[in-house]
Amino acid sequence: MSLTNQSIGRVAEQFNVSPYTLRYYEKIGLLPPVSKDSGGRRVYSQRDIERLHFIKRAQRMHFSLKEIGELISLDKAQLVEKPQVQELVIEKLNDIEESLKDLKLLQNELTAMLSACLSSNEDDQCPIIEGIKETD
Amino acid sequence: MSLTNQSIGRVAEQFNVSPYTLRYYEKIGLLPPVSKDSGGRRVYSQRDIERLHFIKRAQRMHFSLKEIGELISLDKAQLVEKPQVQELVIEKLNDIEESLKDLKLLQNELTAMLSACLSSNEDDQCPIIEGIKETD
DNA sequence: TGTTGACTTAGAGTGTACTCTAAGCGCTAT
DNA sequence: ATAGCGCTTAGAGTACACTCTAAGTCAACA
Repeated sequence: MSLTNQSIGRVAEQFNVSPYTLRYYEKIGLLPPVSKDSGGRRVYSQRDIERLHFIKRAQRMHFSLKEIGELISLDKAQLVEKPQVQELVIEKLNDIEESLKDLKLLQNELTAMLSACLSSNEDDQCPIIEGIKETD
Repeated sequence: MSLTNQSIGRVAEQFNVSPYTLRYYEKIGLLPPVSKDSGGRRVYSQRDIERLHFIKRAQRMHFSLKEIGELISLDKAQLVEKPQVQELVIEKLNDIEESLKDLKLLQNELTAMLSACLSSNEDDQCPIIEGIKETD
């Protein structure tokens, strides 16, 4: 169970980022200004922690920090903005589709080159380099 | 058939990059110093063009400019360095494998969220944002 | 002949996402 | 008490891959 009111160091550890990164997210407005204790130190609320979860999950989904910011403000605007969220996701799905096609092709090519290289005579030229030279 | 001895502008056009980029590749040593005509302008030889093809193909294979530089020097060293080339390619294949797994998962998640959003009532909260909030 | 337009250079600027530095403060452990 | 650690700030630095600026040269075309 996650404790609330944690220091920047603890939160950083929990999310596997550096305190620098947390301050940076705040600086660019991805996190709202985090409240401070009497000594001026950041104290992360449960809400802040949830926001961070959101950021990190969206980041794993290949959204840029800028896009994540957009998602957050669309979330705040709620109901009205569903079409915009959908658009963002559709774009992302198209990117993903393209990347998948791309990577699969590439995987085949590189695998072929690698096995050619592994089974080549010791004193032949490297079929991988030659492969990159010739691949269209 | 590709003409030899082309100006920077023509070459840039042919490779869909800017002249800036070509000078940049030269500056960082990815292209050897390109020869100049009497007026001091770059004239790209067939060798330069081939090198550029190599760079662009390797780039499409997700090699960074730094890695491409390594591949080129391994190519120059030829026979001896095959294992290093293989290592680079194996690393790249691992990266690709991971990206593929990642992207497929992501594709499923986003697709599910999107159809939930499309079939949701107009006045419900956006299931996509909610989905990102809750997805582990 | 004059004016485009493509080229030259060195060096600065861009965007993304951090990452670090310097100077300083305040709690805790020895 | 004093050393050390984690925190604070503003602002600078990093890596990648370009991208542009300013000031100037040169060849071709009207």
